Amino acid sequence: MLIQLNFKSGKPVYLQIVDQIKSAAASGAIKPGEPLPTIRPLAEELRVNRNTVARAYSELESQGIIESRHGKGSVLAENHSPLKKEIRRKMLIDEIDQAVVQAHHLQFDRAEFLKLVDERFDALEKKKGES
Amino acid sequence: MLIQLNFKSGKPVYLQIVDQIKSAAASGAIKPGEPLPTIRPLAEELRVNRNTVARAYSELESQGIIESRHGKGSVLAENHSPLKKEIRRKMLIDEIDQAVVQAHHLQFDRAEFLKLVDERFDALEKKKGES
Amino acid sequence: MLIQLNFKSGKPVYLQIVDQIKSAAASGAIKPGEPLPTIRPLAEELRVNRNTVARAYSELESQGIIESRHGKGSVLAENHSPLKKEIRRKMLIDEIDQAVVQAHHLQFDRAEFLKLVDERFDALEKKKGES
Amino acid sequence: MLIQLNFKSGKPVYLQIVDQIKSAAASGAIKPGEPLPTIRPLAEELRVNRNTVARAYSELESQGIIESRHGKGSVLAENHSPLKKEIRRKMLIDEIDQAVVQAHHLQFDRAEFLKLVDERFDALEKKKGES
DNA sequence: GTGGTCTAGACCACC
DNA sequence: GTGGTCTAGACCACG
Repeated sequence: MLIQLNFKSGKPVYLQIVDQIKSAAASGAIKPGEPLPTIRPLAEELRVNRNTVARAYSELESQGIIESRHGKGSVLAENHSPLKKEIRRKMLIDEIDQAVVQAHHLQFDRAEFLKLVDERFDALEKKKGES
Repeated sequence: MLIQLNFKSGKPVYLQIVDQIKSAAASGAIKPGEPLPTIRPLAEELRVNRNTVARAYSELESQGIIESRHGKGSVLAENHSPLKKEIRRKMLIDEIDQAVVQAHHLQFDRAEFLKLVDERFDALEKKKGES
Repeated sequence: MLIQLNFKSGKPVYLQIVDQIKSAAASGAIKPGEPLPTIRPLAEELRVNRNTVARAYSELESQGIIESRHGKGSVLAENHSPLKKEIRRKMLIDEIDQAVVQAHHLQFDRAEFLKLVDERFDALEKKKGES
Repeated sequence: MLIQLNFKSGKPVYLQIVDQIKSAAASGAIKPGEPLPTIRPLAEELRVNRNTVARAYSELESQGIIESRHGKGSVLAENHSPLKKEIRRKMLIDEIDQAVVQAHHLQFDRAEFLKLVDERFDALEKKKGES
């Protein structure tokens, strides 16, 4: 469960956690019944307060995405079914559009952009390999 | 000066305004001395409180990016020069990283991602051609 | 709107506020549409953090007892009707029973208890006269 | 040793246990050297986790009110003497104040309050007579 | 000025 | 060890 926070973005940290776990659940990357990281260690890893993660989990539970069991950690809800690829594609396009528009504003062309994307995929895979 | 707000993102509205004006200035899309929209009409167009726009402008002024001239609106600072490419590159990478992580969670691989990026560049260029 | 907090009781402060406002509303001591103290001054008067009062008000709003209007303070809900005396009597008896049982444990007899009650009514009335 | 918990009050459970045992000790209802209920049965009777009772006993021990004897349960501290009336009076006043304030909010006057107190003493004495 | 939100630290109840 | 709650400080959006 790789979670990447951007503290400069201004987007609330707990929402970044919520959105990333929702995405992972939507794609089937996490299976129903599968345990999520417990609150304290995840908070430590992300360098945020325990309550910030707790709030994210509480939000996910109230949306019916995870189930928290006192003293036993949290798991993906048993009745959770992944979203269709078409829907996930739209979720991803929203994110890509933001980056493409930003590239336009900052005057980077398509070729430069694609090169940067390659770089960042390399960086992400390196990071996964380390953990 | 097109500014697009996303009220669902959780990112503070005034910061969205600040960041978009900064990007436009960084790329040279706005020239030094060129006037920015005045607060009241911009607030109306964006459907936010005037104080929220005022706060964004105040932030931009304190960063030395714009200059407010008593009763005459604000202009891009005369001494403003577009940012070096290296800095703009870092700004863009932040945006790309978010999309790449999202792709990871949604289980889209690099090839699919690059294909989507191409599609969105096509869509953006088509849109520009129309306008 | 006299609110009396007991910081030693262990009962959460925000709940003490909620309960006392609910009681005042239940008895008709506050009328529908009548304004409540605004959050900041009340917090200052009670020597608690603003958020503690805000949480009490938020709880009262979610119970439909008060209505908070952004930038305009909070008022008792228009559709609020006071409770019948019989019900209020039961609410008060709950509180009295706790004190009576405590008196029993601490070996105070009825006469001593009644004398103390008189004293405390005097103290309360003196406090109201001062404010 | 009758202990009555109120799970709705918001007051921490372990504190309710501590306070009630302290009151019973303060009044002389328990004598020095007299055994207290052991943790496990008391936890079962009160329907709370053993740790919660253990925490209450640990708090009482650290206050010097009880003594835990390795494997033999706990007893009221040998050197424990009932509290002076002045101190017990203050403890009782805290409880009375809560009821008096509640009466104020519910708009019961002093005469009505005193009448209710009489009623509740009658009810308590009737209950004691029966048992 | 107003109410609302986000993050954090300390404490509670349970396994 | 686990998740949950209460209080607090700083910040946001609105009038």
